[in-house]
Formats: sequence, structure tokens, C-alpha cells
Amino acid sequence: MELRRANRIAETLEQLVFSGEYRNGERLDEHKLAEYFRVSRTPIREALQVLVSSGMAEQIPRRGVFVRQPGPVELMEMFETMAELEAACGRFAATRISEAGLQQLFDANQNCQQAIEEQDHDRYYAENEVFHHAIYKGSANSYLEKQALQLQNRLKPYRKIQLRFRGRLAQSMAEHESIVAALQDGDAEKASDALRRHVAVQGEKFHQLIASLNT
Amino acid sequence: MELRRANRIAETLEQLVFSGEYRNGERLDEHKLAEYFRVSRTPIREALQVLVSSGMAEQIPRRGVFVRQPGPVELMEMFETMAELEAACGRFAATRISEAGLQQLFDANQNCQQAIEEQDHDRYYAENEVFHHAIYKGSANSYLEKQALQLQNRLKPYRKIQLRFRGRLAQSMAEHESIVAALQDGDAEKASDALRRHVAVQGEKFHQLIASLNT
DNA sequence: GTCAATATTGTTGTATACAATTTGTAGATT
DNA sequence: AATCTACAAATTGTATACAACAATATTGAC
Repeated sequence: MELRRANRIAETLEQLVFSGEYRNGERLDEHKLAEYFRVSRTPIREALQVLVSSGMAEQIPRRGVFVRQPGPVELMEMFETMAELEAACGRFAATRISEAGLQQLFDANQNCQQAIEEQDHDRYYAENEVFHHAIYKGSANSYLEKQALQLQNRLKPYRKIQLRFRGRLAQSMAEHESIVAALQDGDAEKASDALRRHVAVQGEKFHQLIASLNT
Repeated sequence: MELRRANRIAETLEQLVFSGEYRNGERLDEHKLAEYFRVSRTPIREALQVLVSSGMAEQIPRRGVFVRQPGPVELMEMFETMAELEAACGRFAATRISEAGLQQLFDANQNCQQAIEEQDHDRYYAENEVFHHAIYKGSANSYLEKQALQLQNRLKPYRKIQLRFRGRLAQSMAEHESIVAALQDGDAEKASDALRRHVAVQGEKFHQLIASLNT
């Protein structure tokens, strides 16, 4: 349980921004937020700083802080970067992951398979996350792991969409298999490439979606 | 010029932490800092939050914020991650960098060479930075670029050390040449590998230094 | 009616006052 | 002597008050 109200407020605000409650460029009014959360401006300002430092809002001195939803271009850039981070995790994990870690990957994959058979998208999504987190941890580089987790979290709302593409689940599953195979073989290059492609596809699917909306 | 005092204070504090003015684990006393900077606690607290969010300090609720100098293990992890980020930049830059960007790399390299001949370590350091920044920009991915710049900045105080290694400058220079060659050829794999090794060496040199201190 | 100068209002940045929690210490008790 | 308790001191977290600045509205001249 979080003790500081400011942190709780920051979390809530993050959720609100994620869920698209606030439009892009909208100003986050300190007074109104203070009133809404029934606190003074002080904890609100601290919470806003958290949003700013995570890139979810922009602060203009003497003007205020404004929500900053990433546009299509920046989103693609973030997906690209995510792909590279995961590729890096895979590269390290290939030679460093433990037996227990590999077992986790097996289990997660099995659960993914089961979720597909049950057409349970939400469960697939959850187990997919377990799978990727296990790879981050398998890199045995906690700094890299933290960076990967952070960016993955920021992309969360946008990744959910692409899983709805027809046939994507099965394809994704197949990619998982080849990733695990590469890790098992200790083939750093193969694991890295497989993960890069696996994540890059998500960006491409997202790109398709955007393009289809603009036509 | 920065308008908010809190931001100026944050910058100054970063410098102080970087320069080792504060020991690891030392508490950053709000009252004392407020007195030192001749401001109230409010801007101090905002500045401290900046340090916390950048990972240079840790906040324990109701206890205070404590400086958090990365230990040898975390530093190695950060160097590894930096190598992967630069490898990613190189991968993208190989197919995306502009003619102007390539020219910048040539110029920076020439200036590096000159700095070596003049035994001017500081100038080499500066031009080396220009070289790497040009590659980040060449990736044509501003999100990745920002991440690379951020981590590079955090590693700055530790990279300066390794350049003092005997013969490192000449070797580094040679690596730069092969990086540029790969980028010019548009060979993503080669550029990526060359950059990864180039940066990884820095981590290894640092590791050597640590090891030599512990014996 | 338009433009400029100025007053007004609203918002952020900073200072200060107060509340809540933790830490350290002195004294009592066993 | 050791430990527990109660109180005091110190420190952070929050609320409020004030100051500085930006945006807007108003007034006056032309």
C-alpha cells in the first residue's frame, strides 16, 4: 500500500491518461484536480511531475502541464525501440537464462496455447506478458529489464489492439516457439532476431490499423 | 535560461551527485539544501523528485531521499544496455542516415584524429560525443535517440575514466572508422555489431579498472 | 470601428504554517 | 543491566497564503 497520496494520485492520473480520458494537449488544471481528489495543490503538483518525467505529459513553465499522447509517428518509434530492447534481452538471455527461467517460458507458452484454444484473448494477453517478462529477467541485466518493463508498460494500451487482428494469436504463438527454441540452443543471434521480428510485427500491425483509419 | 528555480537546483544537484560530492546512501536534507540554496523547501522537494525519477536518488516515504550511486554491477549493466542501444541506433542508421549525417561523422572522425595527434584528451572526448550523437540522430528514431542520450549522459562520469587507458584512443579511433564504413555500405548487421563491440569495450575497460582496485 | 495601453483575472511558482509520522532518548520497571 | 514505555525532537507530507507572471478583458484615443 502506498503511503504518499501524491503517488496514488499519480497512478490514478496515469490510468486516466492511458484510458484516453484526457485529450491530447489538454491542460491538467491543478485547482480542478485538487478539488477532484479532495487534496491541496501540493500533492497534485507532485503527481503531475511524475507524469511529466515519464513522458506522459509536458510541462511549460508558467503555463502548466499538458497531456501528451504519442502520435502515430512516435508510437512507431516506440515500437521499434521496444523491439530492439527485447532483441537485446533475448541476446543476453540466450547464454544466461536459468533452467527455472526456461521452465517459466515453457509454462507460459503452454498457457498461451490453452488460451488460444479457449479463444480467451484476455488470458492470452496476460500469459503473453508473463512470457516476455521472463525473457527480460532472463537477460540477467536488471537495468535493461527495468527499461524494457517501463517501455512495455507505456505501450500496453496500444498492444492490446493488435492482438485482435485475425490470425495474429496463432502466428504470435508460433513465434514464441521459435524464440524458446533459440534460447534453449543458446543461440544469441537467432533469439535476438526472432524477438526483434516478433515485436516489430506488433508495430507493423499497429501501423496497418492507423493507415486503415486514415483512408 | 531556465525560469523555474527548482529546475536549476535539480541541475546543480545532479552535478553535485555526479562529481561525488555526496556519498552513496547519504540523505539529502531538505532543510539544509533549502538553506544552502536560499529558497524554501518547496523547490528543493521538486528538485529532489527529479533526481529520484532519473534514478540518481531513492525516496523512502516519510524517511527522505538518499543518493544512490550505482555500484559496479549496476554500472556494468548500464554499459551493456548502452552498447545495445547504440547497436540499435547503428542498425537503423545504416539504412536511414542522410548524406549530411554521414558528412558529420566524417568530420567528427577527422577532428578525433587531430585530437589524438595533439594528445588532447578533452577534445577527443568532445568530438567522440559528437560522433555518437550523430549516430543516434542517424537512427531517424527520435524516441530511441532520446533514450540513448539519457543513458549516455548518466554514464558520462564513468566513461571519461576509461579513455585514459593506454592505447585506447587509437583503438577507439580505428573502431570509429569501421563503424562509418559499415554505415556507408548500408550494412545494418555490421554497423550494429561494430557499435556494440565499440561500446562494450568501454564497459570491459571499466571492469578491468574496478577489478584492479579490488586486488 | 480599430488599435494600443492598461486594468483585471486566472494560473503557476514559492514561501510558510501546520499535521502526521518516525526516530532518538530518558526514565521506570523487572 | 537490559528492556520497555513515554515523551521529545526531528523530518517529511500536506495545506494555505502570497508573489510573479501570462492571458484576457476593458477603456480610451484616433
